[in-house]
Amino acid sequence: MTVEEPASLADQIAAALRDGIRRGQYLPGSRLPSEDELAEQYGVDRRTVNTAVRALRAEGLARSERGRGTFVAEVPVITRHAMTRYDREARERAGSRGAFDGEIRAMGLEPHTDVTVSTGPAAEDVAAALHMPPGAEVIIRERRMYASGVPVQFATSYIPAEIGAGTQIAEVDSGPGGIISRMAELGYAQVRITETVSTRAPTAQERAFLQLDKGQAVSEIWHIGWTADGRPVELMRSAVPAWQWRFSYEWAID
Amino acid sequence: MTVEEPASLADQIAAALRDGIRRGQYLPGSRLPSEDELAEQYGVDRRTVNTAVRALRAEGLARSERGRGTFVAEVPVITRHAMTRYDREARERAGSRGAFDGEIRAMGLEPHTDVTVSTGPAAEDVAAALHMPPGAEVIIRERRMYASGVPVQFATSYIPAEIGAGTQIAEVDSGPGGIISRMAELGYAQVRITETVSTRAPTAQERAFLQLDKGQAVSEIWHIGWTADGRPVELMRSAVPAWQWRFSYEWAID
DNA sequence: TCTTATTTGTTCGTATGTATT
DNA sequence: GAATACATACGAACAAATAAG
Repeated sequence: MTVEEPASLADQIAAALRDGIRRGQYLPGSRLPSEDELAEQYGVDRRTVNTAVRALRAEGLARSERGRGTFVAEVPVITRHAMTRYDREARERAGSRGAFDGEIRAMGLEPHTDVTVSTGPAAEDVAAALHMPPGAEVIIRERRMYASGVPVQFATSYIPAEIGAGTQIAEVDSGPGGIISRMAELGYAQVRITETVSTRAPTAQERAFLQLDKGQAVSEIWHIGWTADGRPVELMRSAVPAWQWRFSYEWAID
Repeated sequence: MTVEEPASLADQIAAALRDGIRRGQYLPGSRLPSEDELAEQYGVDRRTVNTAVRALRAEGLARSERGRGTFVAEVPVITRHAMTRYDREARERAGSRGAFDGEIRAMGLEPHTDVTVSTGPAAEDVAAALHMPPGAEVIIRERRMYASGVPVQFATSYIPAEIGAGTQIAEVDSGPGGIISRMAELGYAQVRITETVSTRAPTAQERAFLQLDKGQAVSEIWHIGWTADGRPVELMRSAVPAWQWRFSYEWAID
């Protein structure tokens, strides 16, 4: 006995557009009819159509460009396999520069990563995660990742400077196996990983890089690597468009 | 040299309100000034304030009730520890009816769960996840979970009827340790878990139960339990308000 | 119970700005 | 420069839910 919700006009139009996308009437990458056209087609004000389109954008189904039109989203959902990322085998596999590259290539897309490295004092939350005093020096590795030119992930890693300073960890190319292998060579082998996934509104920086529409959320991963003696030696904080990613975990019980 | 983004009026007001909430000017559970009052205070149209408030709601920071006003959100972020949920010890711990209860109580809130059990044919995606033919009979356990009266999770578990029919698995009270323990007793011990976390727009049913505002996203968990011989014997599909939950994982490497 | 005031939800008409073609 | 197309804002109005008398 569900009460038939009298959906607003904007909601009805949003549902119709969603349906058109799902049914293939509007193909990925193609342009939707202009808001004026849709307004006339449905017999409503253009503002009402604009509200409907905004809902689609917040869901990651479409993106709008001023002066050009509104387009059906193209980039498919990316699955991140948390556990297999940290096999040494996967990390060092020839031809793949890391787990991200492999995952993107498996989808038939072309991965690309820009890396910048700097050193600076740790913010409060970063210092706390690394069991360091606030303001302690850390190496900061920022990675901007793309799939076939589309920005899909913004990740920042923090490593205590006392561990990585002067090593390849502080260079843009961290070598085969990445910083995890370098840290292991330095006597800071990671044996345990903790990750938390949460969803929030993006920062201005994230919105700009990920080209997020107003109302689109990001998923944030806090990834911490621990040594055998229980010391956190690496924090990776990553933000991705929430609608675009799926996080996969796997483990044994009992 | 970031260009100073000329934020819209609605964005500026949203930012001011966010700041007021963060700074404690507007306390959790308290009412914000009415849209008319805010409109006058900021010298804008009420529709502009309405747009700003809508953004806060989509972020889970506030909720509005027609005729009453807009209130600052109260329920804090709930952390779900995936691995510890499936220790036998945690499952059977006295006084706690399951991992959810423990997590909610740890936050000083009162957990409550409504369970309904039925049997029916498996939908296509459910059947595929359980390696069954579409339409095969499954036991369907729906759980509606609350924290101090607030709905926070909607979970549906599917178990092949050939495994659970006629056992405590098909009853509302599945006994100590829950259905995982019952399945183990029946020779279907789960030894491996896979989970995926994704974010999407809620279904109408989820929106109604979780009291989600328009624009609010849900996080969806697909949880599958596997036996030693590689058979998927349980699918749990769960939806939660995306802003309200944090998912925690932990594992060893190398 | 009925009425009235309050408060949010939605829409239209109108207008202006900005980016693209 | 003109046409197209999306972004935002104000004014006005009515609907719907709530609260107070």
